[in-house]
Amino acid sequence: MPELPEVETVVRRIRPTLEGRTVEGVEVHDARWALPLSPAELERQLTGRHVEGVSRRGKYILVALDSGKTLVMHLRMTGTILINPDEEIGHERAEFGLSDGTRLVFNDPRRFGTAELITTTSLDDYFSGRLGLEPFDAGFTGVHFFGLTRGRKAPLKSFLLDQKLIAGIGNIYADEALFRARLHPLRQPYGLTRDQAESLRLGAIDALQAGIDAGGATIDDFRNPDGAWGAYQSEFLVHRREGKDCPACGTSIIKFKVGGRATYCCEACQKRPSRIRR
DNA sequence: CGACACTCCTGATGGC
DNA sequence: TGCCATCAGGAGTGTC
Repeated sequence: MPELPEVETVVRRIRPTLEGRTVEGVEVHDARWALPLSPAELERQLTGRHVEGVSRRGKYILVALDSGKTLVMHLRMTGTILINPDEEIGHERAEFGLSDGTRLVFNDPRRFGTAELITTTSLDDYFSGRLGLEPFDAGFTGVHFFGLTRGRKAPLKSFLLDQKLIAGIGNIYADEALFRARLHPLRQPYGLTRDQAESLRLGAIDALQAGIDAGGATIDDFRNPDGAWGAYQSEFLVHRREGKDCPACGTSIIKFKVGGRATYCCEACQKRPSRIRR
């Protein structure tokens, strides 16, 4: 599941491949991928364009073009971007041919991935309603994060997953951040002390950084653009480790659902709240 | 505005 | 062995 570390891994790899090159040919195989544009219209707007920069906001991949527009792509659940894949993978939604002969493929079995063309100067508007600060932003301070928790009663797990509040955390890193902070996923944000909020802020930053350092996590589909797996899944402390020993205390890790999402924690280290206030 | 259910989609998995 | 139900979940939308 691509989250911030996985998307960062993709961006770091495709940046030197794309920046400074020209898109010579584009084929959109899946009309859904290009919506609201038709495949032909998206192909027309990309073909011949020079790539000025590749970056990331939250889990979105941004490819800035010399036309004044930016291709904004999202991998959602199962999307991958592959550079010169050795073989056909079977779920190619779009492919790009670059001026140096490189072939870039957007592969996505479940077809949740998207691409949009946004006017570069209006990107801030585009994201302002969708994304909060991300944990690596300079403004993501203890004061800022504690402020986010005030008045919020949805479970901490759901709070961390809300991209409008914090950009980049998904199901894996939410579980990992909560364990690092020793906070139960069902705790409510408004009930955290300043110290607890700070532990959670640092836990999120540390978990995301560890994910980036490991080249992301591969659970089902994620590959880096060279087709290699990430390594972070082997470093998970609690996520997807139901029945296994807590790395801190040895208690068996449990699994349950929070807001419809599979959630893993150690209830010895992460004390379940005794009461939930509405 | 916050909280939450629902929707999109398809491959993997488990039970019988 | 085959079939069917269930699960996986990021983000947008709709409802109360």
